[in-house]
Amino acid sequence: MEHSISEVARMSGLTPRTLRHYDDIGLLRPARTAGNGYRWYGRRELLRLQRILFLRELGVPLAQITRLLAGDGDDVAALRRHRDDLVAHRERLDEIIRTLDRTIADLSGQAHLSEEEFFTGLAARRGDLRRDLEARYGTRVAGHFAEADAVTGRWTRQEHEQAAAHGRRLLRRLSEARSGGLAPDSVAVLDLMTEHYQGIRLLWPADAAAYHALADVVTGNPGQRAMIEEIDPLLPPWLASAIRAYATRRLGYTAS
Amino acid sequence: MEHSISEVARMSGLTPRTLRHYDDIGLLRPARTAGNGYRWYGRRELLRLQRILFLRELGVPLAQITRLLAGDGDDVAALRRHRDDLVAHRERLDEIIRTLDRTIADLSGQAHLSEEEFFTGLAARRGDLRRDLEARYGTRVAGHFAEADAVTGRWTRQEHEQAAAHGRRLLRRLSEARSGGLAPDSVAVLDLMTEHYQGIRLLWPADAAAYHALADVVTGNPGQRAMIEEIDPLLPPWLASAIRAYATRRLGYTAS
DNA sequence: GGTAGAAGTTGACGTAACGAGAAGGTCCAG
DNA sequence: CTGGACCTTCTCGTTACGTCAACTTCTACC
Repeated sequence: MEHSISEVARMSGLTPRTLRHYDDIGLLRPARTAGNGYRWYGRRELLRLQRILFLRELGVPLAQITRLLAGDGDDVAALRRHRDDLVAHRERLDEIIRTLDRTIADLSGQAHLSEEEFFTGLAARRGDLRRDLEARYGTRVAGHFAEADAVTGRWTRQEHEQAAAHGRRLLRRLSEARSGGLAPDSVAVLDLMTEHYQGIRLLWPADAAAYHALADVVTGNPGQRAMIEEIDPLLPPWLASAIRAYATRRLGYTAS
Repeated sequence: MEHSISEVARMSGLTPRTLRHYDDIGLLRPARTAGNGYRWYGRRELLRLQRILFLRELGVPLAQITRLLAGDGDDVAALRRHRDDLVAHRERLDEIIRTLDRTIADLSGQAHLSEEEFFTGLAARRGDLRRDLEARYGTRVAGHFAEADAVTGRWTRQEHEQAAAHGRRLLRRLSEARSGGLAPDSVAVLDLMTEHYQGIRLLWPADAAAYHALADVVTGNPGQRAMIEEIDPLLPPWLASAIRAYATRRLGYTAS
């Protein structure tokens, strides 16, 4: 009752290559190896293979299966850890799928049309925003702005639009977090704010203080506020809190 | 406003190695490469990197990101396909997690205690089962049995117990499928029955006809029936249907 | 101008779990 | 004795980098 490698392959649905691999890594050794190198498997090996396949179906790594079948350590604890990993993975997947859904909806709607309006609106609001920032925080900010202008001035229209669309999508995700009841200083929101900060810094080399100051702009500057309210009327004050929380918690900002 | 590789790394949270990798595969080329080989990135590249990171977070493969950012083909359709893949993956994960939960519960309960009872019970029922099968299907089956005995007779007690536990877990999963309203000839159940058939064949080289015959044993043999009813009182007839469905649909059995 | 240290470069190998294919030995039937 | 089926052991490729190793370059300091 010995079986050749391809017999076992047919019975199990694996390929001979896979069985050789399992031999190589010590997961499933043949009952004996003949003088000509041929592998011969007995039923004991088939029984072991059955358990291997069961665990493999569950997504347990082969190395882990080797250990589990060797019977050392706490099987149940190992499976429980594996389960927890999978659950965490599943939750991440959920989050990703939600984000994808929003992104797809955003891209497939009339997004492309309104993109231009948004862009022109942004350009018009820009001078206004600059004067406001200078009045609030002095000319140090003006230098920042000049620097940012020097960069964005060389952007193509497409690059502008992409940046704008990216920003709007982020605001939508933040809006969803807000309406979902998340606090502006919760871990999930601060993680999202990382993207916000990175996005800002792309255009403007903001340090902790400058970013913190942006919170006032979001609620105080009419143009900015209107743009954000267009996405979510309740977002500006919540976003301001989130900006302050991020500056304090993640950038080490302290009021001076 | 040029940034060195490690500056970009710090700003983005990636490592220099990763950025070099992105250069290698053409995902993110530096704005220029100096005569000494140093990579220098401008803001245009940071903007691109931001979009890369967004898509990467969504689990989009790097090659796909390259294509998406190149703007060839239908972005939305690509993202939708990706989403569908993820949803399918999530469903598989759910299934796996459910199976893991059952397995863990099974292993961590008093499973180990009852294992022995089950084993001894199994051994006692074995002779009876054999006589029944011979009466029903003649001595061809007896040969099969002798062969199986020759194998299992050499098993260790531990191997017996493992096989028994494995079988019981499978019956539990089948029971859950049944109580969940799945039909014995549904695809999901037939997939589960693959495991059943493989398990049977491990002990007994059953062809399509022999496996089909097993359906009668499951309901007709008192010992077998009692064992299965212990797990789920309604399981025997449903299991018999599933066995017949599997023999017919997947093994090509035809009544002769 | 020499030197230490930080930061840059290009390989090369390792990861998980095999698939694909090359080059060659073995077995069995006609 | 020969063709075809089956077996073997390599080796490379896959994904997205981490981790050395060996070497060059830049920068600061004495």
